[in-house]
Amino acid sequence: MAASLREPILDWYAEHNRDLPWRRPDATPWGILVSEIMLQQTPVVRVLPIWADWMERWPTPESLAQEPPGEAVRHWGRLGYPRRALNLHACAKAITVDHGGRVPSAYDELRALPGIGDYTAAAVASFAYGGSHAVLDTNVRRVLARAVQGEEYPPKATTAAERRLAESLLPPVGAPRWAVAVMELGALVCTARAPRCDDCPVASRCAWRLAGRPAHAGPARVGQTYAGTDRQCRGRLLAVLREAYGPVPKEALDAVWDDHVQRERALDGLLDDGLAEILEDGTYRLPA
DNA sequence: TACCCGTGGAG
DNA sequence: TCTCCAAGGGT
Repeated sequence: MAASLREPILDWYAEHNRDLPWRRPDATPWGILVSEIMLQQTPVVRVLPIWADWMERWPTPESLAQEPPGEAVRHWGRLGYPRRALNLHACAKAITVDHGGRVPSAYDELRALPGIGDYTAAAVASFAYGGSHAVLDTNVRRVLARAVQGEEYPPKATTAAERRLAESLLPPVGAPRWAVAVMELGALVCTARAPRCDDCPVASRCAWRLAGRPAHAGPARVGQTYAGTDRQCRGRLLAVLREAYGPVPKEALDAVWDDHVQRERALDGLLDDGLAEILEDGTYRLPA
């Protein structure tokens, strides 16, 4: 019965899919890999300009691998989670050295690259190479939770049951298109906040809607505060390094965050993560 | 497992 | 204004 979701969702996708550059026929596996890392926890509209800049600047893994990692961080801009820029740089090096400059097509080889987890490995294997994998991102999990399980939201962490369900829904052919279609439905119609069931191709058979769209049971999902956190402090400090072409004195970092203890902790964290370097003269810069 | 890791737009 | 959360991963 869950299989009857396929046709209406595929038909809906054929008509409503967005024309995104990494979905075009001329997109390379490298471009697709870059897009998937950038899209982790990050909206499409914010990725678009950064992805275009990266592809022009570094069209191949080799071209990025030749750069110092700090350049990847600099051109990451304000996308957020800048460790992803370091991960992409490390991916570029590993692909260049260990895979002959070609993005691997096997799930296990992708999964072994830095910053590539279950979702991203499945996405790249599917979208770049036509592989058949359960692609479980937040959109897919939400759509399946609602349409099949009758729940407003999926569990906090991906469960074995969710994986089994997704695998059972894999079509014999065309798994990549099925994956991107469900993701798109979740992104455009079956959204987290205000789902547009009137526009949904499977509204008539959605278990959650048929049950009257019951509110999420169980504990409220923990919200993430941001103002005043170490994360905000790290962001401020790194922005100084990104925007200064060259080493900056400690005073320039001290100026952007008042709390001395927190500032030192955040700076140590950036150094530990390889997002910043301290030179012998006590100045700081992006990693060379 | 639960927590950490950025940023900014929508409601 | 403030809360939520967006194609997750690492530890």
